[in-house]
Amino acid sequence: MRLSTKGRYAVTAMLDLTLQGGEGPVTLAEISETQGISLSYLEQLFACLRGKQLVRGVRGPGGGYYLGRPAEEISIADIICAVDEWVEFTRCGGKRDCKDGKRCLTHNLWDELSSEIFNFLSSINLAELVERGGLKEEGCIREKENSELLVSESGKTRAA
Amino acid sequence: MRLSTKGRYAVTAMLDLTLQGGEGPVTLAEISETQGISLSYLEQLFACLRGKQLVRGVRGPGGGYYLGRPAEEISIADIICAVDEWVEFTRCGGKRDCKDGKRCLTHNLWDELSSEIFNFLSSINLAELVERGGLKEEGCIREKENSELLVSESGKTRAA
DNA sequence: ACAAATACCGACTGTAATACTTGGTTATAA
DNA sequence: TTATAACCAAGTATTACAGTCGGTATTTGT
Repeated sequence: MRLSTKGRYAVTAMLDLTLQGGEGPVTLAEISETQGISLSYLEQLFACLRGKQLVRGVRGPGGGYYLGRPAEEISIADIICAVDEWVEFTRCGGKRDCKDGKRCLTHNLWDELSSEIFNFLSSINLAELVERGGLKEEGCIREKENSELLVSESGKTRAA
Repeated sequence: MRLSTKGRYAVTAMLDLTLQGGEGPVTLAEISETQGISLSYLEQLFACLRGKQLVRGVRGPGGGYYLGRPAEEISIADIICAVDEWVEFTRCGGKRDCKDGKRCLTHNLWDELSSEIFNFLSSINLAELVERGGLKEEGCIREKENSELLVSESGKTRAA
């Protein structure tokens, strides 16, 4: 198991997607701006997430991303595993019969701990996490800007 | 919270120390050999652990390391925090009153998750982990080589 | 007094991952 | 047919990881 800032970025982005979702797709540009994560980096992360069916992309204007399945069915472990690939680090190859019993001992212990962490993260899903925050109805959800493509004066895109 | 191979090394080493401890100090050279971690790297990790009072070093021949306090009082979180320093990554500085309510939302959610992971790891101590492995009495504990300094033919040190 | 063992310490290094950039190509809605 | 957005591949700067090297400080046994 591995839990780095990369996984954190992914979880944060998925959390944002969960909050903003429901009324049409969410663009990476929005997430990028809100969460302060570079757009291209988000694209890379979402390529991983899409590979694991955790998100579904819609191309073209008005496009963006949806969650790949209901928020209740996406665990934190799912997200982290998708981007922060699992590092199997035992030197004895994970098999029980390595000569040196002492070496395997701590390996087994670590593996047990690792499993516990994994199970824990598997037990938390996006919906729960959002629910627990209890901030869903306080205007924290971004206003959908009028989806008409007349964002000529918003300044975020090149002048049209 | 961060959970990388560095933290894993530290936990593994502390686990080893817990198992071998009780009858005198354990040298880093032993841990290095048993766990396959470079000696100098262990020294760096133990410098961190010592700074947080998790271990106590004894110099000179026959020296080594003891746990800084009973194994029951050392949690996995203690160990990981000592070596894998806590990355505070919120862009709003952790304060609740940042202008943009939306940004803080996911940050708070993440912080909550982070706290949960921390609490979880805090709830597991070294003694429990060793107990759970159930391997304490299976010859997994290293034999203490005769502490006499006559290791002339062991070949591990430069010929004396 | 001396030599060896061990912790302790700081600086350096190769490798890999992270986080980001650049410059595209598709697909789709207006 | 044009702008929007996902999609894609390659490159880059920074950092963390893991380890090396060469030393100093203490303590023990002879």
